[in-house]
Amino acid sequence: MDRYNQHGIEKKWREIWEKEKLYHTAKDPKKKYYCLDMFPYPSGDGLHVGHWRGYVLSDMWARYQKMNGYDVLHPIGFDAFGLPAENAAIKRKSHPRKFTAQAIPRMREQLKQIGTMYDWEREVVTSEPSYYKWTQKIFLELFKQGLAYRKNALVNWCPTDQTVLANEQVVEGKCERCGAVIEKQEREQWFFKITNYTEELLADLEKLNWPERVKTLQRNWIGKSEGALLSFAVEGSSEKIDVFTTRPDTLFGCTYLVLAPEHPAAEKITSTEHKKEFEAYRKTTNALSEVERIAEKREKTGVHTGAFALHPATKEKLPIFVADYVVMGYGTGAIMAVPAHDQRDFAFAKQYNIPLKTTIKPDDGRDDSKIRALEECFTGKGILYNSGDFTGLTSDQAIEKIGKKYGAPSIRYKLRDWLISRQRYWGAPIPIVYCDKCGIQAVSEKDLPVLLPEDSDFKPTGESPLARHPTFTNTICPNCDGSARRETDTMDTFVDSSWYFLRYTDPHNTKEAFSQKELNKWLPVDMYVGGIEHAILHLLYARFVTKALADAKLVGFREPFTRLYNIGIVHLDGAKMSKSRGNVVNPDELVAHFGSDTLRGYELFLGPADRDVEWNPRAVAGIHRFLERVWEISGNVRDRTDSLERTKELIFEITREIEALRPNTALARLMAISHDYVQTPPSKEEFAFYLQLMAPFFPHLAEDLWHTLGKKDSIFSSAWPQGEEHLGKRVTIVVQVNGKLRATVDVPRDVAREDLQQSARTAVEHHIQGKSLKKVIVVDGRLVNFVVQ
RNA sequence: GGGCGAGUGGCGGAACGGUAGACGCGCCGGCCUUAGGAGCCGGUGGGAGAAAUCCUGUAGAGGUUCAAAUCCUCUCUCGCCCACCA
Repeated sequence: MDRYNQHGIEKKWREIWEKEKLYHTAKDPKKKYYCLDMFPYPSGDGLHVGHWRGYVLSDMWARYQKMNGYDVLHPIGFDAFGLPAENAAIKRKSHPRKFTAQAIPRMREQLKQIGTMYDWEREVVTSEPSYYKWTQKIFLELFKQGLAYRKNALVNWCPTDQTVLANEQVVEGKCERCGAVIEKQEREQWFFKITNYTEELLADLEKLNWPERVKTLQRNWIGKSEGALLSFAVEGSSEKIDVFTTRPDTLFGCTYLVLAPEHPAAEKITSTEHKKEFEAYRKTTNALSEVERIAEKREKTGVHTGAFALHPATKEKLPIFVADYVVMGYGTGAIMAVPAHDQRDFAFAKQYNIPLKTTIKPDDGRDDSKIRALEECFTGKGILYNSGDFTGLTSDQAIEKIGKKYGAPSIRYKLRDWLISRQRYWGAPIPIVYCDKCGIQAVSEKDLPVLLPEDSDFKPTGESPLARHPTFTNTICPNCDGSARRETDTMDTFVDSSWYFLRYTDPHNTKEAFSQKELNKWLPVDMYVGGIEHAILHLLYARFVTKALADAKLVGFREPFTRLYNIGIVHLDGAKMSKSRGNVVNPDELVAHFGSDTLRGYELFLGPADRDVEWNPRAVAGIHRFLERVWEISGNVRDRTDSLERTKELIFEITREIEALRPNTALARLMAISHDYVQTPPSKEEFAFYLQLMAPFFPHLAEDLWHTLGKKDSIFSSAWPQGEEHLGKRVTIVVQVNGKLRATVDVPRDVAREDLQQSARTAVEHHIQGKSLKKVIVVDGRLVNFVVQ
């Protein structure tokens, strides 16, 4: 037999599969399965072995589902708009479209190299007018529903990328992408009203088969807190100050109030003699970057406004301060400060010598004298004292009662509306026209797409590049036919990716974004595979858009992704593999050396698929040796079948491991039995089963050997075999004495208990001798444990 | 400060509460080869022993159980996420 010529085999089968349209998606699925990958953005550097991991896992899964009789939709596309392409184009003095047109074919080849069963006829590219026409349509749909709106807002400005960013794209006050310190700017921007769906986005997480970790991240991001809104009158003023608190039980410990510097009431209540100081403080705060403002261990600063609030219960005069440790973006931008029971307030009070008042005792008997001694504060719940009518209540009782008596129950969320305007070129133009007479007007659907001009200067300057393009900007009002200006911002690329999975069902539709008919055949997505980095942004936005489209009666479901799987990150030298770090391993070279099947196998063998792993360049050879061995075995198969026992058991185990998404252990079993096959060559029948088990992992090799067995159809058209557990007629029983392993005995599986106990006892007699037998534990098919004294 | 994970050989990692270390890498020994290797065979947690076998071992300390890497309590270490969020 010839040597294993993996390259020849792989090339041959890819051509045949393509020619015979093996992966062509069924027109009318009887049993549908939608297996989705998070689509990549076209990159000049192509894929590295870290990218491979997710694609290989989903492909293994898709092939397994296909063999289980499902009609599988397994599509791919490119998230082609956005900063990566634009920045790459600037760097190469090219144009984003040109850059994209070069990068996509190369990545397509790389993806094909993996040997995936994608249906390439359904490929979508978000930067194509035939795609973004519908992104614009979806924008208009949200606009029609009042879910897209324009407002003047303090926004996150990235000075390097020269664009506004969504809150979600700002990490520790820095740009998620380039790391530049974010500035706050006041700008008129487009937002999507994701906050209309806050409660539903939170509640529906319960229904999803997603990793708990991702659900928790989304819950935290939505950030629901329940508390009370308490109102404080300002002495000698008609102003009222509302504060939000989750701990109304500490109301009687409140000794001052704090407003955020940007709070609208701050200016009004500040007394004349404090005006100067206040203005100066506000100016300094404004000048601080977000990073500086939230820097750890920064001393608390603030100024007195000269005004006083009245305690709603005791009518005590409480000084009102302005301090930047209170932020305008959360709650009401004002707090009741309780220095005895809140760390931040405590730090501030210490700094400015404000007295504290303890009102809660820990109910665990701890001494709270320290609190009084100004050494620390008590932030837990306990028993109230010094709290008027509420003295003696527990915190939990008081939270409800005080909240009701002096205010109203209130729920606050951290989730903000989604800012979608970008002052960049490479994105879908926002289909809006401004008319002096008619105001904000939606572009008529017949005029979609609003084409992105190809000849625009796209260098970022802070203003939208499209604003410098007169033939784009000047247009006609769809309402009055008078002259008007186009919106010149483009949409955040997360808008493109918030609906792409719908387009795959009907990618060539020129009449609609997707037809209900095609959509209903496939959605929702049964399995979505991708990295944890999209746990918040992409997944939350896609869920929101789905819900908005459901309310527009355009889709018939409210959650897009029934099941989510997070592929672990591949590290090299302890750090996440990335081109910018320079620690990438190029799959092309490995494929050239070992073939795709070897690399596929190794990607899945690295470790548990959902855990981060360190790439070990040398270990790839182990998989290659294994495939060589399987090739050798195929030359030695016997005609006669003695018994299918070991094979049936193997089928059972591999099926179980695949179902549990444990490809690493499935592969370990496949390898282990290959050693048996070297000793005892398998029969044709056995080996055919074995190849079916190999097929989801090693499609090329499995298909090739399948045909050398004389099979006519593709192995992927064959039905996944049925396994059985516990077929072996003999079984190894563990014999313990006092829980310690002392021997093993080999007995028939259906051995009588007395006989088993007898042979077990014989095996460990010398450990029992001279001791009294207290008890015998027998676990069928597993062990016998003699308890002696 | 809060939340969520995770600690098992030289390394990646296996183990429905029931033979700890499957499988792979590496290493050691041998084989094939003119030679080389990313080829083949065997061995490989630590300790004692010629061997049978015994002792010991899953971050640490307790506990539950006939039996604990696995369940419970505390401690330590590492990782990730969130965070002046009231």
